Amino acid sequence: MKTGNVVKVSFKEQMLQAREDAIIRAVNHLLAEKGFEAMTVDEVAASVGIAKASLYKHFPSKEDLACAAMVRVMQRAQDFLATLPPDAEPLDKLRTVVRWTMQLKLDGEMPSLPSQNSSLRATLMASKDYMNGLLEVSDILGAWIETAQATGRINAQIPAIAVLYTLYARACDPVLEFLKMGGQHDNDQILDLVMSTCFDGLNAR
Amino acid sequence: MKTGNVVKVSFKEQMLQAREDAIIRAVNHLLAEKGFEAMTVDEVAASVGIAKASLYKHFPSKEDLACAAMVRVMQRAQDFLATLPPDAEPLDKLRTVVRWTMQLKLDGEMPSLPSQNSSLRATLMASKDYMNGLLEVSDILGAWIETAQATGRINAQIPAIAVLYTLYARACDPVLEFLKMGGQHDNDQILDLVMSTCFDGLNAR
DNA sequence: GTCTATAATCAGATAGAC
DNA sequence: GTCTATCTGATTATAGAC
Repeated sequence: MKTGNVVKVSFKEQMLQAREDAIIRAVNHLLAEKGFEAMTVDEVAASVGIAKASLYKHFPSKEDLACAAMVRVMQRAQDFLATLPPDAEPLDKLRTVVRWTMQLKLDGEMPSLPSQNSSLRATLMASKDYMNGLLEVSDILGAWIETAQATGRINAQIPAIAVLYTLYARACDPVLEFLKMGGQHDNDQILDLVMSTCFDGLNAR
Repeated sequence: MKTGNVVKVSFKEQMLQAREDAIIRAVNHLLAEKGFEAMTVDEVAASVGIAKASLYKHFPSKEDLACAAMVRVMQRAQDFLATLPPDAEPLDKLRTVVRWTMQLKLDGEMPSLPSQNSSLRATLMASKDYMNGLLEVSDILGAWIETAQATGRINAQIPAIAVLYTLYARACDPVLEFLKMGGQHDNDQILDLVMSTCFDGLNAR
């Protein structure tokens, strides 16, 4: 009976986890597509294929839905950082990460949070999981930035925090969608262009 | 009697114009502060100090309110472009314009439109005034960009349209508010930093 | 044109049966 | 946990008096 019970509970929990994963993936896509304010809980429920009331059994509010999606993004970022060879050049790792985030954005997988919204910000700041993820990612990137500046690869005149913000901002750069809408370039060309303007600047060299 | 009539009508129209200007300024600030979705018509009315129903006598919808604010921004941009010395270096003029737009953003005077919202986008695209303003500004900037590329000041490898988008994107760059929130730098330092990352890039030279 | 009052709608959240 | 049905509040928009 013990084993039976354990297996049953584990299976149930697996189902629960799978359902919540499906919810978070749907939220992720909707956030990427329309942003937090324009996304409705009805849409999320319809997209997952369950009733709205069921959603609220998993997540207590719309803010918590968005927060869960952001926590997942942070987890994905940490996973990606862990795949990078530890002995690679910090600048190369930074470039790889930025390109990866922009690829996510182009693929409609990067949730975009209107940076002004207050209720969502409050939920995010209160989320231990989100803040931990953000801080860990920032620590890793920050260390790479400082090394890259010390070795003369990144302009040391720019405060490291400004470099970090500039890299984060690529994840929500409207230039990506503008160029994509233009239809004149494929995704790789767009990535090359924005990578170039980000690291080399607009000026001729 | 004719003169009296003319003066009276003109005065009325002046009052009307002044009222609408006040409305548009309030909308401008609220759009800059919270964005289109989070801004409510009640807030606009309260901010102007008139009843909500009166607002709707001037503008038929919330979208038209936002559109009027955007038209005003475009007009201000055109006015600013006209103040630049015609014989100055195109690159210098571009830099001056970008700095001006970022200054507006730092001052809470740059309305931020969630680029995804559909109902607002439809209204903007249907607005002759807005589209005209946008096209004229883009034409002027585009000509400067091409000249700057031809004279070797701006990287000619980058399509002019990508340069234009990159410059436009500075007007809603979240790096500005992040650095401002950090409190470590004053406005001029922030402008210098973002100008540098925009034109010189992150790489050391 | 401006106001008060109200309609109409939509979206976040909940009740309660199963 | 999932559902249907409903509540509640906020928000866009309008009616109608002055």
